[in-house]
Amino acid sequence: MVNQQKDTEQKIMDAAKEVFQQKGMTGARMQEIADKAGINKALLHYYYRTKEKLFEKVFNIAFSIFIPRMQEIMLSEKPVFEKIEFFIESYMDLLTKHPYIPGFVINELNRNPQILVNIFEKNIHIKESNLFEKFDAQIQAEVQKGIVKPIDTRNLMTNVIGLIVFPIVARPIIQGIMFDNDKKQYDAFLKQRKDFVKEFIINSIKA
Amino acid sequence: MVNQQKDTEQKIMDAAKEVFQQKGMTGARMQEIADKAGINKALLHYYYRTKEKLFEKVFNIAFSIFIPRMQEIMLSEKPVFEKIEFFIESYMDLLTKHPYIPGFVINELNRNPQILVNIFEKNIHIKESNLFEKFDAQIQAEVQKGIVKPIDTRNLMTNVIGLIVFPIVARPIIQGIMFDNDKKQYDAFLKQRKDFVKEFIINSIKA
DNA sequence: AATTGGTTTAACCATTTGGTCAAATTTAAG
DNA sequence: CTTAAATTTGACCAAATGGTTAAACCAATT
Repeated sequence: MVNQQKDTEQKIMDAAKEVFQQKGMTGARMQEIADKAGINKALLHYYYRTKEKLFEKVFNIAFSIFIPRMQEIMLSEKPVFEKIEFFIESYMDLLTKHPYIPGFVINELNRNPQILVNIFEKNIHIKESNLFEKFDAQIQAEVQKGIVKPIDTRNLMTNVIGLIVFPIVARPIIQGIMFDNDKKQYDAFLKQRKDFVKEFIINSIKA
Repeated sequence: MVNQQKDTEQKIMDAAKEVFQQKGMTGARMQEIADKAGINKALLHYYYRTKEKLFEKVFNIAFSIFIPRMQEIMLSEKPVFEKIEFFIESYMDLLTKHPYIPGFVINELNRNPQILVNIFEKNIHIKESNLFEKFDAQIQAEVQKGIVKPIDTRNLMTNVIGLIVFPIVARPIIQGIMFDNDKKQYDAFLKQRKDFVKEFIINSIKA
């Protein structure tokens, strides 16, 4: 059955995602992935020859999840404030659905910064479109028009992304220290934070 | 010689720090730590019986580096704005000296959130002094006095810490995407960012 | 029914890895 | 100098781990 193949491959990917994102490349075990996918370990190597290759695929998919939305928002014709608000809203939702990915990406990128280069080589369009420079141009234009305070775009973007991502990757610490390790309370905190961050950012840059 | 012991133990700790912080608990190899310390692998186990125990010690030390300064600043008698500015200044400096620690801590805490509980058990004073509630009280007092905008302390602290830590833990990504992987440029960015973050935060909360 | 091609498995292998042990060496004390 | 205790080492071990292989299985084609 040609469908069985697709199915097995998908089961492997699902299992690999789970294990890799939770334990990292070095902590993951091929046997555990095989078990979780309900197959034999040899079958894993039949589909993805090495652990490295399997990991690379999982990493690429994880990383890719965050790219298209960014492009869509950044390249749209909205004014800066709207873009930022939409960006925050959109990515905080996305992270709620994929909370393990940022930590996973950050961690593995620290282990091996070279991966980024590989990704760029395989997805040239990401760098090609040069999102950053276009957004920077728009901001400086609105600064000229007196809508936005003079600001360095790199600092601003670091702030926006940081405020979104940090509470997710540092969840165990923040939840443990500031929320008595109460999961529900922290979920509520994250939900409530969406509007807070929007206001926080907009307030700080509006002229 | 009683001093040789101290020396060996220190050499082990230095080596262990380096390897664990760069490769994580699962990625680290006892052999590599021994090599880096210039000793036999068996000697490693003589001083720290298991990998787990050695790791725990390294983790505790790493985590502890960030606690005393926080207590000192938070419990001082300064007004909120000064505390925040001093906090940012102080921790950005500290992170420049120990850039690997935050990623290390975040990563290992995701792998095993239980570690935090153990640390609290061994360093009860951290929780006991209840920094958070005292700082919260001070802020609400200054809100009453009309110095600070009404604000949720947890959100504020998450922002402050996030803006400080994020550019460090996500360095490979940000540097790669926004700075053409130019190390010197990114170091300059971090240096310049200190005042930027201070202004950014203060601006957003002053009444 | 026989053949063919992809899929799946059980058994196996080589290497790595955390950990142990008995012997050797060094250090401090009597 | 002798002795006893602490320190250090080389050799070794059992388990875990990524990976391989040959055979079995299964669906579709002739």
